[in-house]
Amino acid sequence: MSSENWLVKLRSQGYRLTDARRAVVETMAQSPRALTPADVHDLAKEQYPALGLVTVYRTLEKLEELHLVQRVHQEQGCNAYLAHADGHQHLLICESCKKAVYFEGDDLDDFFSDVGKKHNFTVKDHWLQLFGICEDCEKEK
Amino acid sequence: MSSENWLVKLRSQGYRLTDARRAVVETMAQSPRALTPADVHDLAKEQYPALGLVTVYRTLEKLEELHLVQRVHQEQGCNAYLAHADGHQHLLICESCKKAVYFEGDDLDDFFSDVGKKHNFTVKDHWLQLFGICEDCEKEK
DNA sequence: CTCCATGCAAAATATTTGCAATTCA
DNA sequence: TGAATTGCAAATATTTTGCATGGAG
Repeated sequence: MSSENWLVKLRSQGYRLTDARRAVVETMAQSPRALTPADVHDLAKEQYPALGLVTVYRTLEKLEELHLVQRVHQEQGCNAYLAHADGHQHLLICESCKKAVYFEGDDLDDFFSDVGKKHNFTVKDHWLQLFGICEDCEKEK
Repeated sequence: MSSENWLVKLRSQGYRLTDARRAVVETMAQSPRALTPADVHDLAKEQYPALGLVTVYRTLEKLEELHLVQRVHQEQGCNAYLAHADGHQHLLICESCKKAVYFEGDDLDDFFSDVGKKHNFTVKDHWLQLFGICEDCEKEK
């Protein structure tokens, strides 16, 4: 989804479109990897130098609420955000360059339900992430 | 694994056995759910009132290093620790009472490898967690 | 022209570090 | 006894909140 659509969605929720929000949205929409609030601040300031870190926090909060971005959990920390995929998809993350790719995992739902049954749980949700090395980083070695 | 074994393992790594560590170890070893450092502090102080929060942080760090506990990531936060299972197992967590249960997922490794191949990644590791409601909590409703 | 949004400063949290006193081995 | 460990206090790091100003609609 392009950053234009993100802006339309924000507007349709009654949020105003400001230069600060545009800078954060465009930064997030085009990033191939998950970004921390500080990362976003650094990158988006190139486009809108007056941007404050607090506004980054507040904008990410709204984008998460609208499911335009999602929080990504990693060993190094759990405060990085990535553009959200449509539907329920899972993440494959390169441990070297941090590039993130989504993949479908529909095949897994039955397996997860069975695991639940075995332990007398009703499974409501799941969370899956793969970590590895992408082709580009593999070549560089 | 009993807390006695944890103490033996700590000792075998050259760490000293103190009342503070015993209190933290026993608290972690017997907890059915993941605990934050503050949780551990509160619980372990019943056994050893002089316990400082800093010591809890430092002890959890060592226990994680020895793979006796692992960090658990959840919506509410990523700073809770749980006794580690033997081998590579995955977590099933009750969203109501927070009880955590391990399950085997050996069947999944091939699937994960295939996903990686499809995206030209060499998959090194994965994280999987299921969330649901356990039998006991289901009954209470 | 009316609020919503912003950025700053300050507050609230969470975690780590320096250090003198203590205690395990 | 000597080095590891402890708890306190203080330093960092991260995130949130209060508030006066500015800007979108």
